[in-house]
Amino acid sequence: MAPTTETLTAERILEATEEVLRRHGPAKATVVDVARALGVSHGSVYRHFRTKAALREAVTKRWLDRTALRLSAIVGQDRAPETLLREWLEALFDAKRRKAGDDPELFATFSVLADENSGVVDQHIAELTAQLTEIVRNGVAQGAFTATDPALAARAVFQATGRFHDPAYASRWLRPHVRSEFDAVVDLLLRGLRAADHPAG
Amino acid sequence: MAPTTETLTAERILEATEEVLRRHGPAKATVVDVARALGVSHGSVYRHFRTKAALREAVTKRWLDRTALRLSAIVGQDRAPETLLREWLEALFDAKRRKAGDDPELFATFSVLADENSGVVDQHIAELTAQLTEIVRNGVAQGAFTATDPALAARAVFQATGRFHDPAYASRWLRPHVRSEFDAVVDLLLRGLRAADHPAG
DNA sequence: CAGATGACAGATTTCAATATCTGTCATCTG
DNA sequence: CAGATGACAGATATTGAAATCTGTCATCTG
Repeated sequence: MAPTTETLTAERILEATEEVLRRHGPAKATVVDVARALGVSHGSVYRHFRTKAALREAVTKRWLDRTALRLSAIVGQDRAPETLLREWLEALFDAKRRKAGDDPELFATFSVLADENSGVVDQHIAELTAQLTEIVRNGVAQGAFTATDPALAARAVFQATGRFHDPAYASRWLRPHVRSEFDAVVDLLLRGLRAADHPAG
Repeated sequence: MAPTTETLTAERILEATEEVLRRHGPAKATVVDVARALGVSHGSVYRHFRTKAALREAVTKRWLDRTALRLSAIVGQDRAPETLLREWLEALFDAKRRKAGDDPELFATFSVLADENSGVVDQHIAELTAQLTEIVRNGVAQGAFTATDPALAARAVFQATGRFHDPAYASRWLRPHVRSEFDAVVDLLLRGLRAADHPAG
């Protein structure tokens, strides 16, 4: 499509791949398509990514990292731990839902990887859980939360809210009552995290 | 297969269908197969079930009802509400996991219906949530739980534990740490339900 | 000589012809 | 005449031949 004279870098390949995936979806996007979009032979793409799977993973990683970065901005904010936790979960839900709606094809790629138990997704989840742990830990330090093991509690919160960020549930994110269901779950989890001497909401 | 002289009843058709589904799976089981298994023409099957979908739903309903019935036995037991809730959730997880393992094809049928937003599945979920509500309501009455709206709390508990009973997650039920993840989530939810003046576990 | 190329083998996907299935209904049978 | 049948039309699934794709590598080029 745009046979540039520029050097062929991994970054340029990733951009082109993202575009091809967006247009064709994970099922129909081929390495040949990517090469064509870049005006090179597909052999050149294989010089930068050993397999098609590796390419897919790299694109998804870039995409997921953008979300993780945006969420990390919330973690350090100087606000009540409860507010922080709630807003972080809201931001996560929003981000996933927007991705599913705006980039359905890229989202499908992500879902495929999630099904395949890809390391990229595991790493993404580990990163998100680490951010949650940080919030819980700070909450405990400030006396707002009680948790023997903040990492364990964070993982429990992440799993309990899976319905609102796991791609396996994407088809149910458009139902009318999701929002109130989200609130009910988060309310209950916050009650569970709350310190015994801070019983108010 | 077994051309009986017995009358052709809906019940006999359901039994045969369950067997056919078990053998062939939802993708390959046909109404013709069911009729063949019963030694009748497929037209006769259509006399009892208007469509193939209706037949599938009826089989699944029967299958889900068996689980709901077994769980309902736990609801009325005279034990601590916390124990009851935990055991009910454990029984639900066990039941689903066993179904997924022992009857993969029937379970796949169930998953298909869940994806299709079938009324049968909705009804199943409504039944389970009602049972949960009963447990929460009793817990509140006995002063063990605090909940402004027991039905809302029950729904939140059901959704927060979705990872352990929703078929969309079935592929992750065999991982090594599910059990401890289940415990962590349930612990957190129980803390959230607990009455303020019963802070101990 | 670092990096790009394209021919190639084996795997996978596509596509169109064929077969089977779903759901209806006029007809048959006990 | 209640209930079962099987022929039928349209929809869906299967199949196998042809096209395309993945990944490798000997060769080419700046």
